[in-house]
Amino acid sequence: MNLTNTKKFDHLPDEKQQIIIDASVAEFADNGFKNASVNKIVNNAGIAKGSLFNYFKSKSLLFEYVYTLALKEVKAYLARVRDESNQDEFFTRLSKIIHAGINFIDKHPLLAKIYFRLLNSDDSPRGKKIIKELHTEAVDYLKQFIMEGIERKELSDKLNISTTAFMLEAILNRILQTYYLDLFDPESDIDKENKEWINSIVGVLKNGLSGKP
Amino acid sequence: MNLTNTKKFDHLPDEKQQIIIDASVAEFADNGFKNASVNKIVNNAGIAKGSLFNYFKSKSLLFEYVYTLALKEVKAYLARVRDESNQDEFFTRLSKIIHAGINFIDKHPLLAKIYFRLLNSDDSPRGKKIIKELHTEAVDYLKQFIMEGIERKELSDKLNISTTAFMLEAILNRILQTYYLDLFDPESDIDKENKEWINSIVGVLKNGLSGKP
DNA sequence: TTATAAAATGACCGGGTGGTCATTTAAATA
DNA sequence: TATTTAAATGACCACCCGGTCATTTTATAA
Repeated sequence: MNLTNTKKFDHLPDEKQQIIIDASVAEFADNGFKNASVNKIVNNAGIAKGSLFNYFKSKSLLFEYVYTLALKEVKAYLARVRDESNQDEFFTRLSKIIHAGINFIDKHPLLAKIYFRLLNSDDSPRGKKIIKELHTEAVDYLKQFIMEGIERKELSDKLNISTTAFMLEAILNRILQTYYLDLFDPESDIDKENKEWINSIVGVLKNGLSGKP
Repeated sequence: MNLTNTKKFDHLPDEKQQIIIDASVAEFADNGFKNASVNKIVNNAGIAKGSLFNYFKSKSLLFEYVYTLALKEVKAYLARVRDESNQDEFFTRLSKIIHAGINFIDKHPLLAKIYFRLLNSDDSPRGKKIIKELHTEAVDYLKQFIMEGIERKELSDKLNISTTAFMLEAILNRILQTYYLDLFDPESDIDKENKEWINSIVGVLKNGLSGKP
């Protein structure tokens, strides 16, 4: 018994699937889960409400579907970036990962919107669980990254890996959130190539606040 | 012409005011702005709906009132902590500020809920504006703090103050959010005195990732 | 072409929403 | 106490919600 059975939806023509997904993403991005309107989704997708509830048994399951799809995309993208920058030095690599995140937001602003909404809103099914999942995934991703840095002696071997991953995650997340907020703020025109800003952050991370070296 | 005129409400007996505020805080904390129910607020406060709309012209203005009140409380508390620890060395002081934040969440869990909801949910009046305001306030608070550290030669004078404040804000915020999530997670029993954890973070901040000193 | 099965449809349902206002109750004034 | 003023009330409004299902349209099989 699979509650998230989407056999019906999977057999739809790809084009129609995409229209429905796009309408759902847009609506969830704009309004979160509870305030998203199924009526608006079906209107924008140009299908009948009955059809949508034939494909997905409930609004919750539709959200799960869209959310899972989006998460898969993000993870694949970030894993690729990490692997492709395999040869670079740690802090160069870190910088590349940050820029990759910014790049993803540029390409998928609506997915970013859903993500940041999810992060603290708690209005979606399994809300808190999802938040913890995301946090854990990101930290695990960074832990591996940090361990590689230590092995190559580019990072101090006295670092507490968990602590460091936690900090990196916090900062990365904040950078992306700031970029995201500016992106949707009509008053602000952002510097798409603000390498200076990011380099500055990476620099402080490298040498610490006391600046002994 | 003051749209947020609350003369009527202000002239209520303090006790009644508090009952209404408490009911509003609880409802907004549990459901965010849009999904909060005015009906539930008046039921829990034991007053008629007409009365509430007599005190506050709309749900939005009620929210503004509650939000402003809460923000004032947080700011006063944090300013007090910063000033009281005036004599301490920078990283001791930083640690104290973090613990003060945790302490505030313990004492005012519902206000914390509203705050973290606000932070990324965008479902409240002036949502995006409020988020930016909060971020700016926090960064300004930390900038002053960092500048004092530099003046006393406890921090490197080569630090970019904006960058450093940005990073500190990100980490502080993440620490508090993690604590907050654990607090409302029945499965997790948190270590209320996890000084080790916080000291570890402060240590990494102090010396940086490359660990040269 | 006709019979059968599958997919699409949208009117309809019970329920909740923020907000209003005529009416009742209480307080203040004379 | 009688009269005026202000505060409290809750039934009511128009609207929107997620979800259902009898009916119609389309695709498939005979």
